[in-house]
Amino acid sequence: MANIKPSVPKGTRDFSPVEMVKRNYIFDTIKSVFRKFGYQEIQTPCMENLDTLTGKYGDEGDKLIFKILNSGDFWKEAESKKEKVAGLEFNSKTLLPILSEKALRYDLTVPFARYVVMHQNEISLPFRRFQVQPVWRADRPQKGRYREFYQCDADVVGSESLLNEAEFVLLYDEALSKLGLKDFTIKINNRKILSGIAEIIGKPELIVEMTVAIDKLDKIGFDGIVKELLDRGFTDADIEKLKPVILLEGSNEQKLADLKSVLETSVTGLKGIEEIETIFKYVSNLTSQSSALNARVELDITLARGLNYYTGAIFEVKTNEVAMGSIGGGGRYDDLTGMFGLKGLTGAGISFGADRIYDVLEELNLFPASTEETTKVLISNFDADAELYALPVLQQMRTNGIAAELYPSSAKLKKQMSYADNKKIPFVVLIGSDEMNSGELTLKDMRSGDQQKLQLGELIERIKQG
RNA sequence: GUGGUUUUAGCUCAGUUGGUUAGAGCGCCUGAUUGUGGUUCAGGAGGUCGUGGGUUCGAGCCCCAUAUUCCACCCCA
Repeated sequence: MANIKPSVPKGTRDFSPVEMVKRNYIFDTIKSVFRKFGYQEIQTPCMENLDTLTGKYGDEGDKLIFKILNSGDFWKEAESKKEKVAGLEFNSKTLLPILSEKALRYDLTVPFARYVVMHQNEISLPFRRFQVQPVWRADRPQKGRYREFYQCDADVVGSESLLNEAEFVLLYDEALSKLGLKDFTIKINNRKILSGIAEIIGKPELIVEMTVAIDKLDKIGFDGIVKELLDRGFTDADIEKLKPVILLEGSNEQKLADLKSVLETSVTGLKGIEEIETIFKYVSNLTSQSSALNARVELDITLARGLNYYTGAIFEVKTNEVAMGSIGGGGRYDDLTGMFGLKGLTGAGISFGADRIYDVLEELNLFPASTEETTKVLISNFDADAELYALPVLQQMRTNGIAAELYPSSAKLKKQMSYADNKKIPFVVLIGSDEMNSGELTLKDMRSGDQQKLQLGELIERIKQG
């Protein structure tokens, strides 16, 4: 077999021990907050049937789905199908089902919708679930963008209450604060407001074009948006009507007041405003002087988000401390399960982008120092006799809940010590003939360099103290 | 999918107009120290220069293709 240079696919990464400790710190923190808010964990397969996923993320999204090649001889399959079906012409569309019927999941929300429909008789509504698993997108990698990355989702289905949305704000706030972020913004909008705006300017059919354009305000400015809108079928008169809405400023209350007058003839638009107001009211009643939010909560009507299944509230979270795309997003989707045959079930959810949060914490140096330490104590290995003597000692350590390892060969002490040093192990126990004779073992604190002789019991107590 | 960029030792990077034997720092190994890491000192190992073609007397350097890194656009966590 030829020597193949080892590599991983574009946009994927290995995670080494140090990175895994940090990643688990993020996952554990987010999961603990999910549990605290009453969410239960599930997992779903990494692959779904292709038709479960297609058509849920828009045309752009569909292109980014990783498809899995069918096993077996697909060429033979194709030829036999051509014989059976008269006049079959092969093209990308007719060939696809022969080549692929499974795909890697693109997000956690659609698989969850599928899960809910399949397990509707087992779950009781409202159902609050969280899920922390990788998702895959056939994107071109760049800053904060990977082809394999983890999402941490919390969704609730079967509850219309806007209390859920309000709790998402608190959930984001608590989790990100726990991770050490100081300055972040939870942006909130409502699809109904966007619909109302499209309605007012008389172009309800262009709502998608309108939202993707105004979503770019931060990036390309108002003039850039005007250009995009003109390209996408809007007139100067439309833009004149849109302008005050896009450039809305002031406090959330002011924005809502201004929007109300703009949208006064749109039933849908006013409904959206009312929803936002209800959410804000819930949030203020869920917080108090002593438990104020760290997050800035901001109504941002330019927030659109590409996913076309959102019908109500839309969320997006950004950190203001480093340049990074959104680190979380979510919203309300009224009929996601409808596509799988279960009508009239509403859902709402949010997602944390764990890999981006990792990059942010790394850049801001926010990982706690304790994430570096793994093994607590290394027992040295002088020779065969000492090794035999050390085995029950090792066992005692572990029985006492101390992460311990015995150096597996009687290598030079120098090597054993530098192993401990490299691995940042804070304690080393030395067992030689003196120690075996006296029963007092030598404990070395690697951080100070101090060492003392102790009975095993004392030694364990000492290590437990840290 | 479009445009640009990167790739040289385990890691981070030098390498002049194309010219003998491709360098540094860190890390690794050995010793000073046969029961002691992190500091110091002495020595050592380690490279098909991303890959495949081409131009040339001669290519790490020039040309083409391809992979990869990072970045921007589209879009998105």
